[in-house]
Amino acid sequence: MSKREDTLSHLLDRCREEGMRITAALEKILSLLNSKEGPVTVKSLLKSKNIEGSCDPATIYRLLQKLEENGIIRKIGLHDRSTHFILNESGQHRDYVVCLDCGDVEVLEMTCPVEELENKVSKNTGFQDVYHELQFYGICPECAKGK
Amino acid sequence: MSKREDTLSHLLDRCREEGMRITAALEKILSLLNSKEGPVTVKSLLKSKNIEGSCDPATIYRLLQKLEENGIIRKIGLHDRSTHFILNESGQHRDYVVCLDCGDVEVLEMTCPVEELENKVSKNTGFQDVYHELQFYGICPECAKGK
DNA sequence: GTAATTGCAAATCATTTGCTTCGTA
DNA sequence: TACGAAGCAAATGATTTGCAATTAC
Repeated sequence: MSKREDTLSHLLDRCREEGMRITAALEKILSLLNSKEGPVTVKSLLKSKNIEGSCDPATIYRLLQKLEENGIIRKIGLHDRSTHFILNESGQHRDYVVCLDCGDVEVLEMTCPVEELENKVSKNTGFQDVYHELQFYGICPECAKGK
Repeated sequence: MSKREDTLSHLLDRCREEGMRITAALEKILSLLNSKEGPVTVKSLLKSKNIEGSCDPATIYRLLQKLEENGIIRKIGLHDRSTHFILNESGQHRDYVVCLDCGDVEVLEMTCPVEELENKVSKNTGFQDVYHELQFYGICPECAKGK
């Protein structure tokens, strides 16, 4: 069994534990999120080959909402018309660079310097269950070239 | 002249430099952004006393777009239905904590540890004009209490 | 005076909801 | 079989756009 398949079945287990039923639409969403390293937009989910035509958008939105409530995926706030989601794997925090021109998202291979600040923020503000999101924005080499 | 008025007239100067005409709607938007420490949602702009009734939403959206293109304001990606904007004052970088329950946004009083990473990211990825956005999310004390 | 900006109405796009039918547990 | 999930259609909300009237420079 490949690493990916393994993760997928583990994700399905987590859904089961949360009382969700395992349906075709759910498997498709998780499989797609699992196949990408970076965040995925709702739009690209809806347009993806496995989903478009076979699942209703309302179904996808409902599933994403439920997955988020159950802590299996996380919404992340990139500047785009369409919301982005990513698997919420503990200890797998990643940061991104986003091209303000074409919207391209790259995953950064670096140690995140902010993790240790979460406790500090929590202590200073009284907020609970604090996590963070860090994004870099700029113009990607392709777009810069095109100018 | 107060600090705030001073900043406002400076903002209007920047707009003039960018070739924008100084209209009532523009002044209202900048004045409101200037009066807040944290980010402002489009919704709250539209609902604000000075604007609602006297300016058309389309006008506000168009101005915000133009202000962003001209680098006078920045869009920031908090998780909410409505987009957030903030004045783009150089050297005035701020980070935030957002309550996932009520949406309350607090400005953090701390030195941001990420600024120095921007150059590194730029070097590693080839992206240009890199800046960053850092947000913390959690449950604010009020909401935690309400549970 | 003239080109940019506004207001209004209509169009678009993302997301949500109601309700009936379907399929997993 | 029963209850959660899916599909479909209609509602909502945010944002965009076309165009004629207005206004800053």
